[in-house]
Amino acid sequence: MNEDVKRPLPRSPEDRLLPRDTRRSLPIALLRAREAVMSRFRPMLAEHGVTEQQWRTLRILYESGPIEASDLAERACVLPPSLTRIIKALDDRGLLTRERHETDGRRVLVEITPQGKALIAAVTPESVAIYSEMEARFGKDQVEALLDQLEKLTRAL
Amino acid sequence: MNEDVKRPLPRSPEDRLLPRDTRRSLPIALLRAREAVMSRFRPMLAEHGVTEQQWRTLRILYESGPIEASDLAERACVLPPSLTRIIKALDDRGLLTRERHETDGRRVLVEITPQGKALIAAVTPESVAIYSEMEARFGKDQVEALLDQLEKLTRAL
DNA sequence: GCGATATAATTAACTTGTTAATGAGAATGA
DNA sequence: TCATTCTCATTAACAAGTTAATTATATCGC
Repeated sequence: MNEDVKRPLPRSPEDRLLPRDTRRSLPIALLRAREAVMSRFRPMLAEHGVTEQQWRTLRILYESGPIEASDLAERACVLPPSLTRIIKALDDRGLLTRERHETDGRRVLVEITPQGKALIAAVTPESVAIYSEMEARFGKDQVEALLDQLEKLTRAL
Repeated sequence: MNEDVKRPLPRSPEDRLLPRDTRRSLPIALLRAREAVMSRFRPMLAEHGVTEQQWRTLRILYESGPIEASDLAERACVLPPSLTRIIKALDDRGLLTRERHETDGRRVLVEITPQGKALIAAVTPESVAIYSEMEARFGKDQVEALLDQLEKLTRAL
């Protein structure tokens, strides 16, 4: 009867019947933060004719050297079907090469071309500028701390 | 000549010509973390026949009451074209209602239906369980701290 | 009131995300 | 050897992300 008096917090974590407040939801918070960050980069990338995912793919390719498609997908955070399409699009533009593995016919080896490197060289200064401006706003140490926390979370799950 | 000795870090932030290491990139780290989190929720949502975005939309609708489409898009982190499609899909399933604003014919008012609330009631226990398990793995206080940092970053940009 | 401008939602066109199914090649075991 | 099984990439089908254009309605200025 006076149950309410004894439990002034009707939505404690253990007996909640309602969903978590969307303002304190990890998936939504991560989405918002990502959108806040990417909205700075997207217009610039668009001017260079690459999507966000294509840019990720090229960067991984650039820093890894020749790499198998499955590894590339993993590192670029792109699903295999998407990567197939992205590779095709970038190959058509001459930004990468795609060839079969010598001994294992199932695998595909991908490598960035000089044109691909040139695109990276063209985009990088603007990208670095945007990143620096973000670090200035949010605090460089804050960014580093956040990166550490995100990495920890990713590994914990 | 001995410039190298005085600057042992060839890629300091100020004079970098190469892109940031993708392992320390905020956009990619946010993406990875989000994927790590969502991979836990997606299969469960799929069993209930809703996508991640539809679930976000319904939750906002549930906690906001009748709301204009533009506000809904903002709060659910969904772009207007996507929201149009989502509203149509959920309307077809009777999970929400969609009607024109009384005085402003441009606006659209959306409201959750009892069936929509029933779906929320059905999904919520599983959702809460998954969230709790994540908090247990990562640490509840760590989650809270991360949420705070993400919110700060979002507002700072 | 009327034309110009602004805003909300939608549509269009394309890329990507997502899951399931398919195809092709490799590895395994009888 | 050959059938089974497994793995990697691709295709298929549909939902959603993204930008630009379009439509419909409001608002503003004259």
